[in-house]
Amino acid sequence: MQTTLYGEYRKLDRGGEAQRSLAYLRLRRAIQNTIESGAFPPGQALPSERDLAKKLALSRVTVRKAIGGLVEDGLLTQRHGAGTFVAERIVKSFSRLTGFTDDLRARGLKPRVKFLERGVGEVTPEEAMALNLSPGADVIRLRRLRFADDKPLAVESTAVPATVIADPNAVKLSLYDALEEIGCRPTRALQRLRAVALGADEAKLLDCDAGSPALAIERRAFLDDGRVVEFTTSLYRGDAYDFVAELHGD
Amino acid sequence: MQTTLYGEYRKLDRGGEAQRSLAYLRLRRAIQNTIESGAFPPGQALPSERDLAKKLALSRVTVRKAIGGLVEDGLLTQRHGAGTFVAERIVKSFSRLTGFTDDLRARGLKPRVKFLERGVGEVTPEEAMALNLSPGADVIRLRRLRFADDKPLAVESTAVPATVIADPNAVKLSLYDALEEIGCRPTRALQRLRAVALGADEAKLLDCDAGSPALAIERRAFLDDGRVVEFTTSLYRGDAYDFVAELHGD
DNA sequence: CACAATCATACCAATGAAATACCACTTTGG
DNA sequence: CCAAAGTGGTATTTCATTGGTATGATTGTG
Repeated sequence: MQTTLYGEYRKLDRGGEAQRSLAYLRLRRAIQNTIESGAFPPGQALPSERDLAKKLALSRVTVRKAIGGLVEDGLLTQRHGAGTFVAERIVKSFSRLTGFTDDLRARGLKPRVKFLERGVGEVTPEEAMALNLSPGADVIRLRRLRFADDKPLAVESTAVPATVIADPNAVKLSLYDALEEIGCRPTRALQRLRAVALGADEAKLLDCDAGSPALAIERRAFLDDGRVVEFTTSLYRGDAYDFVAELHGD
Repeated sequence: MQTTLYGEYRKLDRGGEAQRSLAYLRLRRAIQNTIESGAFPPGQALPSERDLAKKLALSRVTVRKAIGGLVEDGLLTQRHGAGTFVAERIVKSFSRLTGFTDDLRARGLKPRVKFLERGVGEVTPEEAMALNLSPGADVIRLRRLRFADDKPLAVESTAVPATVIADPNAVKLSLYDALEEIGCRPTRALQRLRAVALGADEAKLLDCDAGSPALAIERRAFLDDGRVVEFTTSLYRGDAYDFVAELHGD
């Protein structure tokens, strides 16, 4: 038996004395239970606020209060004029080479970036190894916090050889746009992906708890001639991001 | 199982008020399902936008919106004046499709497996969706604990249609060996990766703490004709397994 | 009474979708 | 070779429905 939203609400409705609780909290739990039971798959549209209010004999304000909490929690997404939807995880192709910005734009999300650091410096030994540079060479460094629709999704630390891009301020939103402008869009990349626990600092940046799972990705991007143009390490919130990869045999 | 586009759309269509969803999203999903089922081979032309609109009683704008999304995702290609086509697989991925056993052997580690469960049962709704089976069909289920050099690395839950392998005991160590013996080695697979926190049970199996990060991987493996032969969900210890992929642009 | 939750209502802004028309390109057939 | 037919590309208008927001009345409770 599939759980229905209305049934779930009525279940929470009765039991008045022992478990008295505010209407919008009851409704909120009802919606959450229904989603978690799988009756509303991700991407599914909820009934409209007006419908819900009418069917449950509540005012629209109350319904909105219930929905609002779940939107805050990231369980629901609302689109003005369209409706309320069960949130979908963001899916990124692991085998196609796209920058973060292009990727989000393609999904109709609003990418935003906040620069935590932007400067020039000497390569660290690790960067020298990854970028194939001699010790002492210069790189530009970007440390960026990535948002989708104003929710933090990832922290990225990027190093680009100063011989490729000399001015760190040339990178506005998308590194790949900046690279394309100077004819250096990479055509190949190696990625390494693993699961890690977030440290306290990173957790704070990403607005979740320390220790929560995240995807750690290291990427080296190459030009046709084999030069490395980018070395990036990223941390993606585990609860918001999926990667898909298509594999081929033989 | 072959699916038709119109059938697929109507399947998503019914369910009326309980399962409301926007028309262009329904159509989009329908087209995607149809392509992934293998009914439309790469290079195949779709019906024209006007035909689709007429047959499905939608406006052409709506049809275009559905198609547009899939073109953005690279699943379809449109040629002005010619038509809409299922995209050829341009990207030759270097990611090789290998089972866990082959993978570890290649790394010079000693694979070992312990069966936690091995049996036959009816498909769950989730499996039915993933394997493209009808509800009520049988699958064989394997739940395996994977070791490398006697250290636990992953738990894997696998479902294979009983029409492909009827006897669960036919699988000794490697599922892919067993599939190869009967000439059903998959040639393509889709994987989904994300980071999750381990539950108490899984943590115990993998000999680490509850809540520690892990890679959750869902894999659907396909034959040439589009049939799904395997649906596996795995949990890899985050501190012990890396995933490496080579990406290609353009 | 004071206060907060809730209801009722009205209006605004954004989106989905339909209907329609016209353009530009490709394919096809005479 | 050329014209007709069919294809995607684009734009416009119209309408219903949806979420976004503000305001004031009503209810229940301490």
